[in-house]
Amino acid sequence: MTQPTRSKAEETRARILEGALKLFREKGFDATTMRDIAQAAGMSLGSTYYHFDSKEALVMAFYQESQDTLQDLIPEAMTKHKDLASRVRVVLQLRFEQFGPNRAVLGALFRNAADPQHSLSPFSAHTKAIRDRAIAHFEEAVRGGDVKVPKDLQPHLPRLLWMYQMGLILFWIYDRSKGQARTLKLLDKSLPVLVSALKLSKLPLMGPVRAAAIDLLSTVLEPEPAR
Amino acid sequence: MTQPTRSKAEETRARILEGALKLFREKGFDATTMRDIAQAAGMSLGSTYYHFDSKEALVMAFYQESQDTLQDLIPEAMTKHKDLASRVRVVLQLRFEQFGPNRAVLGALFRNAADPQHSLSPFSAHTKAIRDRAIAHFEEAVRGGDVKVPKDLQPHLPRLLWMYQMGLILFWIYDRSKGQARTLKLLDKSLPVLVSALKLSKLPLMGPVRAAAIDLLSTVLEPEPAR
DNA sequence: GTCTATATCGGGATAGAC
DNA sequence: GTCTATCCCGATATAGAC
Repeated sequence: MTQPTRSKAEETRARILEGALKLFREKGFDATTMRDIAQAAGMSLGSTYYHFDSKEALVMAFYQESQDTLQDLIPEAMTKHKDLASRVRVVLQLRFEQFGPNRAVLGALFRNAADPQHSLSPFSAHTKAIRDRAIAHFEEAVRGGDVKVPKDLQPHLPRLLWMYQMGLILFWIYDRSKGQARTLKLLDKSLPVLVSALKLSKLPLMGPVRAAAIDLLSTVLEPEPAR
Repeated sequence: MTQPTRSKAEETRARILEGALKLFREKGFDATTMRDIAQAAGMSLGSTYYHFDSKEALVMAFYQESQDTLQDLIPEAMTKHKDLASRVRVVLQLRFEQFGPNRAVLGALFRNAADPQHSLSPFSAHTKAIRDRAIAHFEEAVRGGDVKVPKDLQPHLPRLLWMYQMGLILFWIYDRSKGQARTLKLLDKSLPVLVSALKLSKLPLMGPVRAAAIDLLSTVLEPEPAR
């Protein structure tokens, strides 16, 4: 609307991405070739590469777009929930609804999770912007929640919840049960435990235990050295 | 020695694998081509593929071989340790010593961890035999240890420890700190916590907590449906 | 700036002759 | 078991139409 010159390209870009995701869902990530994608979008291979530098750039675009959509949905959803467990649950639920039909695509994203060099890794420097926004959702969930978080734990909690989400997503990608029912079960059982532990951690006697837990956490969450 | 006919092929196989691992260590997994590997082994590309169906089959062979070696080392190491923490630590330590120089190779193994279709995943049906033997090490560590494990927890504990090991390995693959010092730190901090929790779980009041934990565990460890 | 057509290359994998 | 030749595909590059 604002910039018709850009709009044209963005439309093409969207058409390619849409078709590519459809193919990924139908045939899987590996089995879908860039030539397939070009054909589905009704254009040449070269043009496709003009819009997306690589096959993986398509996955990145999906990841990006997902984050944008979620960004818009979260604030309203948050107004409807007060208690911490529900708030965290909403974030997770929206995420899973969105990723739902695209398990194969997510598989491609996580395929490189173990390789921090790889730009497509959800932990890489390249995906940092997206990751930070995702972590921010949990920050908001905690901030507006009804559970008072101990000061020493506060700075770590959003990242911890994000890691928890990543663990669930990994489990979900694996989960071959019908409709990924096991993941739902895991969520239902683990989230209350997490929140309970959080509430218990405030008890006066829990100081040393919490210190040990935080010590462990900060080893795990310690920022990586700059690349 | 025993079967000269088999020995010849196995020798070639070993030569290819050895050269490949050397190249992986030097150049990384992705940067090493099958043509490089063939050349290093002094043979044609096609012949190399006769011995290894794919590049990833080389990783699988390494994984297999590693497990074989460990199998031989564990029993003796176990005789030297009584307390549970030490016994588990020894298993982990031997594993890391073995994987040590081959971080890049292990990265390739875990790269497909998220894809359950993929035979190379350490969780796949294809790697089950190896996985089961690895789990058995922890079973032995627990059995001969000085901590009495509650009956309801007993069947789950070896798998839990194996998962713990997998988590550590994943962390280690990522770990860019010098000499992977952070992983060592994480091991030092998390293992005592794990063992303490185990000891505490026996206290009479801990019944319900333990039940919840086991409920959660069995969701995670539940065997996948047959493929 | 957007797109097509086409050539080329590197690398994983396979076929078939020997 | 080994080789040569070949295929497929991701990726790059380029020349040119509009």
